[in-house]
Amino acid sequence: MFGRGARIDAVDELDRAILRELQSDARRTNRDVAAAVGVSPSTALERTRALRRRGVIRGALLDVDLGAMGRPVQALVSVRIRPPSRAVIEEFRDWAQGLPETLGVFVTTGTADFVLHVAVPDNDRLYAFVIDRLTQHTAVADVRTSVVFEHLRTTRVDPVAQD
Amino acid sequence: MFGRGARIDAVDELDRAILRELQSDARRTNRDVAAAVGVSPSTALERTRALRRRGVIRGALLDVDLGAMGRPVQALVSVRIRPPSRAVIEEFRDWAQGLPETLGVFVTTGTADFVLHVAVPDNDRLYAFVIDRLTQHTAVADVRTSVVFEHLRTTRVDPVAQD
DNA sequence: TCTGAAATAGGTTGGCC
DNA sequence: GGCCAACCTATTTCAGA
Repeated sequence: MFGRGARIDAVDELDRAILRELQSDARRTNRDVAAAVGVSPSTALERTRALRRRGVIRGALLDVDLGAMGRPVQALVSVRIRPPSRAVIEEFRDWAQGLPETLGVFVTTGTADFVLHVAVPDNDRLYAFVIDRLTQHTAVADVRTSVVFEHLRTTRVDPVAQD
Repeated sequence: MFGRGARIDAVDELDRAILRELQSDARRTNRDVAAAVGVSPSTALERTRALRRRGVIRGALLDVDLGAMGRPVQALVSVRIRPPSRAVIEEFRDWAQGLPETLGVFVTTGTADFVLHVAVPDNDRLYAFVIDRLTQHTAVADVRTSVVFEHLRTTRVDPVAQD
């Protein structure tokens, strides 16, 4: 192992095919996946479990309709932190991640240290989130808010050959 | 129906509990969910199906490790489009959504018309994506790239009471 | 590795409270 | 609307190629 040009546990064609099927619907039954990729159920099961063991598959996330959940308004909130030291960054990251409005936290380079993806019931709540909640945190130096009209997610991440 | 203060198909306490369980792992078996929320399997099944029918649950997404998929470098790419007319916006949105590097597309207000969330094998590929691929599109007027050091996603979206 | 059949566990339905 | 119990289908295991 560790031979030149080959990573440990490379994802082969069968693995790729299984990942394609499961990405289209993470609840596909093992039988379905096996039939779709053309192997026996036990083979598909063993491959899927190996992908899980190796950490390629981390789990299955529920895709919910944010409108139906009472949070139709989404925004990307860019936040500048001061000072941007590790301790402050990590503390803010965990705090932001725990807010009920937060869908995701990006820790970034560039003009913003963080980009928060949030979903709220209406514009009033968005404004309140930014001017009440965020500015309440002492490390927040600057905030810029962009309303998200539409958010499309890709359900197909192709593995790149790791030679 | 359509009575004052109540939306059609309001999400009740049992629905909320089921959504909480499934958001922790979208592959939880119906039996597990039923036991966790304290109802019989047939009740849990009927509720879950109703949530699906009503569009509250849209599906289950596979959570993959982008590093293991050979795409350890993530970025948020802000794009300004000209002219920002409906036709151009929608054409660019669909084009960007179809690129293999793209994880998600945000259509936004503010200084950028789009924010693209992308994952690539390395910094060279990120640079190539921005200066070769994106600028190839005639509607792209301006691009700003932020590298994403870390991306945390929330796995718990609480429904907000829709009174 | 992959297969196929046998054992186990889960999803599903209908009658009932 | 929710529960129970029987039915049926899928997952999982294991011996063998």
